[in-house]
Amino acid sequence: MLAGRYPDARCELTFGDPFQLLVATILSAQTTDRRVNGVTPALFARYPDARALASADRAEVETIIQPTGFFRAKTDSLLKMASALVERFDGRVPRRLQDLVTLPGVGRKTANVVLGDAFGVPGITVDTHVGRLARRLGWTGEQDPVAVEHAIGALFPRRDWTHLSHVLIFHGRRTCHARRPACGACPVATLCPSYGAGETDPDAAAALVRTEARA
DNA sequence: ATCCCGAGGG
DNA sequence: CCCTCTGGAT
Repeated sequence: MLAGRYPDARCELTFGDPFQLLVATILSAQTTDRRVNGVTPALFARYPDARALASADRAEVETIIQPTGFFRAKTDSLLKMASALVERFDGRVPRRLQDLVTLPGVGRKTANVVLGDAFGVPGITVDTHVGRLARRLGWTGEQDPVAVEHAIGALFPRRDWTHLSHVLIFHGRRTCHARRPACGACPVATLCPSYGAGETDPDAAAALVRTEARA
């Protein structure tokens, strides 16, 4: 199984229920799971559910989540999100994508992660990494993330989607970087039309040229 | 220096 | 479509 090569390619957020995963996922933007896991125990000890977080002390939340970066924006999102949960969903995390994305601070990416990891709904998430990965692997069709999600999903059995999604994101982040993809460490390099000269991401290609020119 | 397992706002 | 928000990693 593909996963064998990627022991870390799974959700590494620690959470006890859907609400906590939702919070942890919002916190995880532009940070490592390790850092998120460092602040969530203190956060959940003070604010274990939506009702508690909805009336939280803003300054205290900022202090707790400060190490995760973007802490003012994230605190804003968290408090508004919690209020929305209380007011519109009886304090519970909705199970439908169209409901999740109406929550402040929750976009398609976060909603997908919650659906997959908290509720076990199979799905592929195409973020910036996976979009780039798809392009490099030869995808020239519709670039809209949802279209790419469907295209990838059509290639694999539904029961593998959630795990596969983590694998793809992880691979895009750790190996198929935007600027200097580590093709030597890539298990599918021989299948990849972009291997060697074949860079299909214009931005990454330009940067790659720059990087090589310097070396 | 540059980018990130984003989202909201102009 | 562009910008900003933060701190860290590489």
